[in-house]
Amino acid sequence: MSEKITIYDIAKKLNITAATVSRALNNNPRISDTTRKLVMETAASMGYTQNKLALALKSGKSNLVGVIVPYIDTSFFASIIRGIEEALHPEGYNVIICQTHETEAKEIETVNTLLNAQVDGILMSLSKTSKETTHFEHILNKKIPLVFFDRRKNIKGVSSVTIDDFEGGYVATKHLIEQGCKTIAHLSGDWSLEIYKNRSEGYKQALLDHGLKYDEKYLLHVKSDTEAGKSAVDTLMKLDKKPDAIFSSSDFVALGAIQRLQELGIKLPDDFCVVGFSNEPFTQLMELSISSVDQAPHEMGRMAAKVFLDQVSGVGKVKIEQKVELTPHLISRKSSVKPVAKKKAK
Amino acid sequence: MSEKITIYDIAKKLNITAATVSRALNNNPRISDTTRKLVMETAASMGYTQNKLALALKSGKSNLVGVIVPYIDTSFFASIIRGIEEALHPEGYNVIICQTHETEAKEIETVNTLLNAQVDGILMSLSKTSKETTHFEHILNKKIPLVFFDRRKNIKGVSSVTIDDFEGGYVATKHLIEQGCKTIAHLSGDWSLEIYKNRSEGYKQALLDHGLKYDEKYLLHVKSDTEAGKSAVDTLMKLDKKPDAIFSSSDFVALGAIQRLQELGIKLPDDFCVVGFSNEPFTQLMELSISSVDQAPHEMGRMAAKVFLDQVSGVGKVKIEQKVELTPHLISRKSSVKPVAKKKAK
DNA sequence: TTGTACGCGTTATCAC
DNA sequence: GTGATAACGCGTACAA
Repeated sequence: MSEKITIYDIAKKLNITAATVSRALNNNPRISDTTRKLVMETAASMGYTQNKLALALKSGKSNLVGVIVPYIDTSFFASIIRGIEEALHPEGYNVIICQTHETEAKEIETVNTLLNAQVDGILMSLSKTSKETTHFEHILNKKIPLVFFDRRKNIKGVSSVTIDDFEGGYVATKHLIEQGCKTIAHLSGDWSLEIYKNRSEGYKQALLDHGLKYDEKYLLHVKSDTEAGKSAVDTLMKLDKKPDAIFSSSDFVALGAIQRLQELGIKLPDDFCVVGFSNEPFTQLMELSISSVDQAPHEMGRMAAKVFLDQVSGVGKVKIEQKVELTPHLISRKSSVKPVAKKKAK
Repeated sequence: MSEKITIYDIAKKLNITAATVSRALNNNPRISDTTRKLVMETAASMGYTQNKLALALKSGKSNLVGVIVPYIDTSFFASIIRGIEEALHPEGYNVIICQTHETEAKEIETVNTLLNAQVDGILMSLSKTSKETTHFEHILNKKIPLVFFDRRKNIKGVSSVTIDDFEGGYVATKHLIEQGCKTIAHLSGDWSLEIYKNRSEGYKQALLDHGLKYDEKYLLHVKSDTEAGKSAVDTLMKLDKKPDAIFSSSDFVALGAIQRLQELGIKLPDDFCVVGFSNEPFTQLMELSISSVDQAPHEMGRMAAKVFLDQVSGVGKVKIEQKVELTPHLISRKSSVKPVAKKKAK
């Protein structure tokens, strides 16, 4: 076995021309069955594999799609990428993975790298600090499809797949109200990210729709880890009127909050309810399983891929700007379902 | 802004030849500073980006590396991929992700796809059902580096990065013995995967080294989910002499076991100890945090990347067969550390 | 049905 | 210091 077999090698062996080999391999109708068969067989026996690079260079289509995420090893983004890969692989696309580490500098660098690699499309989720837009215009100038998922920026001509974060915040809060909670605190993230802001607005609207007051004292902006959840509880418990529930925009924060609440001897869900966001794998594994809003990341990934495929296969190459918004679903678990309310719900 | 700018476009604009532009862009010494500067500037202003595909075709080096895993969205593999990406990105490589869904058919198909894509190397973890080896030979015939991580097959000339699973099983079991456990059961997986077999052998050796009996009654082969852990406990508790500890080769199984044990009213860690394997994110988040053997997946990914880089940059292109074995570390947590033993340890 | 010639975007090897 | 040209591997319009 040799190293690199090209159609020329197999042409030479058969005393025919490379063009004929190419035709045989591509099931071109204008070729005799005997030749086709002969070519196929010798190609197989010589271990020929098509060089997609050459094909890509010629056709201008690399069948490569770039996916950019902050980190690949968070369950949310990993699931999205899985969805993307599974939707794109059957269509003959390969997926290139890039991480921004939540920095704009890496985001820009990465976009350029992918552009160099001649990807046929870029699917990405914004990094937290992203402010610039020139690198996006760069993409659009090259006429290659750009699809945002989860964290988006409103750019004309750019499609996006997100969940309805407002709705997510709304149903989570509504659920807590239905459990009989009267003073619902909210732990949010940095509002420079639309997703957090939208969840907060859903929270606010749910309160108002159900005759509860919206008081900014009960809204805290925190980091997305368990420690932040713990200190948030400490802060909240110093208020004159203590809350009896928390809607957190992060499961990790929710977990930290629950741990501190339990340390303080507060009984969940009887005296206090907590709902998180993202449906992280651990939420259902806990002894006191944590209610959470599921974002269907796998579905989001598949949808982002589909939006991309629609763009490239679009009739007349009409660039349709699709804004897909998936509906989040509340998963009720022990941390927020009171025994009483359980009966009431039936 | 136009669509695709090539060096010809910028050559035409400057009334020079493409070769000169290429030289200017690549800091070739045989060019005047004025020309270089002029080219650089107009290239930037025209929004030129190098077409890596053309470069790849010419040089035979795509700067693409294929990574094959069963699933991308398990924390273990996601962390490995993160490690790989982080080590390879600075070296100018892009990472293509593929999933086998634990099937050999997809594994073979995927290998061929990557070969078509002209990747410069393949880093992979075997799928559970993998028996064939012809697709690996296919890779080797093309002289492209192949590196196994975690799940390997012993093939001449192929490097691998694994953890010392024997050691992992050994330290976990030894730890349980040191906690005073006398009858240690072991929940393993399918031994057709080396990793499980090796962990079991470490378990056995630790028992023998410390004067305990190895009895196959206490060794169960189970699937890797919580349900399997629960029913395993049911099985073990029917034995004449009930065990007082479990070493599980999976954290999920360990969790299920713990849940069933608690349902049975057994006190952990006082009356029963459990140690899992993999250090899944949830193990440290549980109320009764679970002891586990950490596999350092991030490090494993970086190492796999490094082994690959060593191969391609190897002097004289000597294909060195590296077998790297990382040392696993036991993370002791509540599920296995008895108050008494704690003092004793000091 | 098959062969010829060309181009995709680059870089390298010659000449000049 | 710069220009012309070949080559990487492939598909295809055109000619035969």
